[in-house]
Amino acid sequence: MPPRTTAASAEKRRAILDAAVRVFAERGFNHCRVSDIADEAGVAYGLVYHYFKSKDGILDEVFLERWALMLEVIEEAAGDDALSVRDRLAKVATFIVESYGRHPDVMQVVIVEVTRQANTFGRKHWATIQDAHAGLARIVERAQESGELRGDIPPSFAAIVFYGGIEQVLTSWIFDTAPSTPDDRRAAVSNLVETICGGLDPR
Amino acid sequence: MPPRTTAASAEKRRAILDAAVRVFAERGFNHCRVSDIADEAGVAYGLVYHYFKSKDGILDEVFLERWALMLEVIEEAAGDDALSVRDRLAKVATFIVESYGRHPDVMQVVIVEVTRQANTFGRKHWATIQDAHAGLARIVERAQESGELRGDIPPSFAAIVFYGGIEQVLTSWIFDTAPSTPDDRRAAVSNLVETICGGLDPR
DNA sequence: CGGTCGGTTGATTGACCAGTCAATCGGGAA
DNA sequence: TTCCCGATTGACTGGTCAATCAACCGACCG
Repeated sequence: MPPRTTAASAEKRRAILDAAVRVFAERGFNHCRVSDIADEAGVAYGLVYHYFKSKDGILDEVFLERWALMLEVIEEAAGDDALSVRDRLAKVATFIVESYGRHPDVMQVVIVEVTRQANTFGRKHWATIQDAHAGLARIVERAQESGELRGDIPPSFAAIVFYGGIEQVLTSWIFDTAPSTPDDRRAAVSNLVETICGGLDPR
Repeated sequence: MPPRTTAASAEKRRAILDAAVRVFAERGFNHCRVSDIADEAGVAYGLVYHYFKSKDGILDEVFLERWALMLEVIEEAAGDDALSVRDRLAKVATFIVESYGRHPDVMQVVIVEVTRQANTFGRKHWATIQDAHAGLARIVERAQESGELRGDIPPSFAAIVFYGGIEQVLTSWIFDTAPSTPDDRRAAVSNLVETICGGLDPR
């Protein structure tokens, strides 16, 4: 939430935010200096603090900005009555996986530095993270009510497994330096949905 | 790897290691001081460095000790010819989940401070972490070969989703302060195996 | 042309902490 | 009893960095 600003200063703010994402992705939040961000953005050290409250605040903003988009997609998938459960889940998975394809640095930062940081940022944003689980759980629950899915697995459990599955897949892409290809990403979505819905038992 | 020691000194070493687990679990690896560990163990600061190379080294040892047990269980589950896939997967899941039941601090540290720390310890131990994925993948692969599971989902993918699912369940137990009950744990195992093998589609 | 006020600069401050080290202790061997 | 050596102590060093702040710049207004 910048104070009222000119277009030029808004751009500079954005430049710092983008630079921060690159630096966080490359060095990790804990192992980079604020001066690295300033250097990467090509501005003076102090300017970072003109636009942001603190180093933590920058990461918070990166996370919240991205996570809000995902929550929107989940709501959208849950609300669209024309979709099957598989389509709904595929829509969410596709958004996450394609976010990684288009903005690997942002997604790496969101997952590695926030979502998986149980003691620091993960705890701070736990309620927000849970909003996503809750949204997924609602998708499952409704499908159970309509008979589209079996009713004997708790929806919140299914949601956690589904989300945990995606996160682990992204994590493995992030760790192994080879980037995912578009085909990898499409395959991951359909395999995930097929595993969770269809199960691994023989057809 | 302590140098040759008397029984008494081995005990003291153990006491420091146990104290470290408690401190890491409570404050987080990055937000505790080595002096916290020394205080918790009731020994002088310097003694920690008599028994361990560094603060990092302590965490490494906590992780490796526990992870080795898990790898053993995975090997055991993979090797026991009398077991069905579901039993094999349940055996692994039960071990993990019951480890949490018996040693919540240790498991919290292993997961929160190592396994999920993609930029620091997670990367350092990535190969070891992958050993677990590989073991699970082998279980799936063999079951596919015997026709016990469908063959069109890559085993390594299934393994990652399975492991990611457990980890996310444990994470949610860790974040929400309410401890898991024995019933929660049993239910988690059977729900996980049932979700992954049977799928969420109606029976 | 003087004044104002964001925007911009980077040196400095203050706090934090891992790891070192020289000194001391104490139990068993000679 | 003396000596030796591992065990034990905790003060201290060196380095790191987030955040502050006082000063400077320059565009626009009156």
